Amino acid sequence: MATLGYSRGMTVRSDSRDGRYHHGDLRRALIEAAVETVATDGPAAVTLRGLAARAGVSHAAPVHHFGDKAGLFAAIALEGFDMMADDLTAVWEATADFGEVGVRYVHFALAHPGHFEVMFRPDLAGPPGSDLVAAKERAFGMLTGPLVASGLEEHSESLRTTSLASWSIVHGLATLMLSGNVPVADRSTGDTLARRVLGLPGSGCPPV
Amino acid sequence: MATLGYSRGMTVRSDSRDGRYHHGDLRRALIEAAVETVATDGPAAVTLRGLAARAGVSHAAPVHHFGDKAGLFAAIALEGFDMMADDLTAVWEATADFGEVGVRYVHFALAHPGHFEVMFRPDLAGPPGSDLVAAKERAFGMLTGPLVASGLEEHSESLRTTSLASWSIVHGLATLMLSGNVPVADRSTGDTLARRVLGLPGSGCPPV
DNA sequence: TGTACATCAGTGAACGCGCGTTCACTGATGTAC
DNA sequence: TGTACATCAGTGAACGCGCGTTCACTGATGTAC
Repeated sequence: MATLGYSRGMTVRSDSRDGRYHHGDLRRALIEAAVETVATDGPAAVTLRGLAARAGVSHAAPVHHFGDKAGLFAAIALEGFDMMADDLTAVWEATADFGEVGVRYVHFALAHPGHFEVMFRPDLAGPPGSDLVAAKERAFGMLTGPLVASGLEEHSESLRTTSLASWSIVHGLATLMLSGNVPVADRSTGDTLARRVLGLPGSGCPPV
Repeated sequence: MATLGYSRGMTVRSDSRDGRYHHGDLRRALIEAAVETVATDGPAAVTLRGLAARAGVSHAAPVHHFGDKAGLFAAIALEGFDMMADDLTAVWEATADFGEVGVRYVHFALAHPGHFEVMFRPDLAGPPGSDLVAAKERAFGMLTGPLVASGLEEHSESLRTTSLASWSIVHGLATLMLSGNVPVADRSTGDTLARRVLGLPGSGCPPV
């Protein structure tokens, strides 16, 4: 369901605009600049003027694409949840292993730190639109659906609890890594650590 | 070890200054205003001028106590880690139950959301001082020490993994609650949910 | 194939605002004698 | 008990800065005929 076409390869040309009046894909360039800024310096460091400068465009140009700053963050959150939903779904369909879905959750956070931060800072964007709500449900559904498939009764207390526990542990681990509280050298280190923390494979206890 | 005397009751007088030249306890008033602002509107909403106005004091006064904005956040982080260390230690000493330490971690986050956010946003304060490092170690030690006491070998791989898993699940749960992604009506609801998620009492699996 | 025109994307000057920080200052407090 | 003086806490005016947003505009693109 990659209807958004958010892949990075989509950017048509480089940052240098060669004096051309039209940018080519300014919207994409602005989102990517914003996501990088969030990842390195946090959301507070994002300014429309700064992004415009990075894209080599006048400082009023971003308004044309996002209306305002909140609109930009809303676009990033939507893109992020869509990417995450795609990722988790693909892993589940390929492995049918709930633990691997958790590992991918952590992996996604490390691979897309800018998106991840914006996704879980609803204060940055305005009130969520129906498309964002749908993308969120699709992503979070991957933290419940597999548990139902593995035998937990739908709408049951134990399903809610198990699902929340799973979400907590992967979200907590991702957050602690991203905030620098748990050092992680590279992404494969992150995967390994996640696998270990989730008890994969074969610890005394089933994966969460 | 309440050497800091951070309890709220310490504030000497109300916010109204009655035209007096000296505030009485401006430092405390500023920290409390900041912590409340972080809790309701996030750290980006904290301005020295705003805090000064809330304390009924000229806008240049805060500089006198904290040097700059980063100094204010550093003070809040230190106070937060000290409070948390005290809390977790007290629970462990009273119950000798590691699960209860986890429940208290979540409880602390909900009870002191402003402190909690600043504590885990090292970018807000400057480079950490030795006092902050010590307070952090004291707090995080409570997520490891009890595991050693319960038989896990010190410096072992399984201690590291178990400790990180415990930290992840409570930190993740706290974060999801604070960000509004997991709704929690009041604090006792939070405690109950934490207890359930941690498998207390008696689930099939031991508390993480 | 050419022309007219509507639409779209980006420009650049201007605005008002709130911010952190500085500075010389003054009022209040406490201590030494 | 009183006086001199050092220290501390807060003042208020001023600064320069970067920000989001607005506005009338212009260049580029694409479509209808």
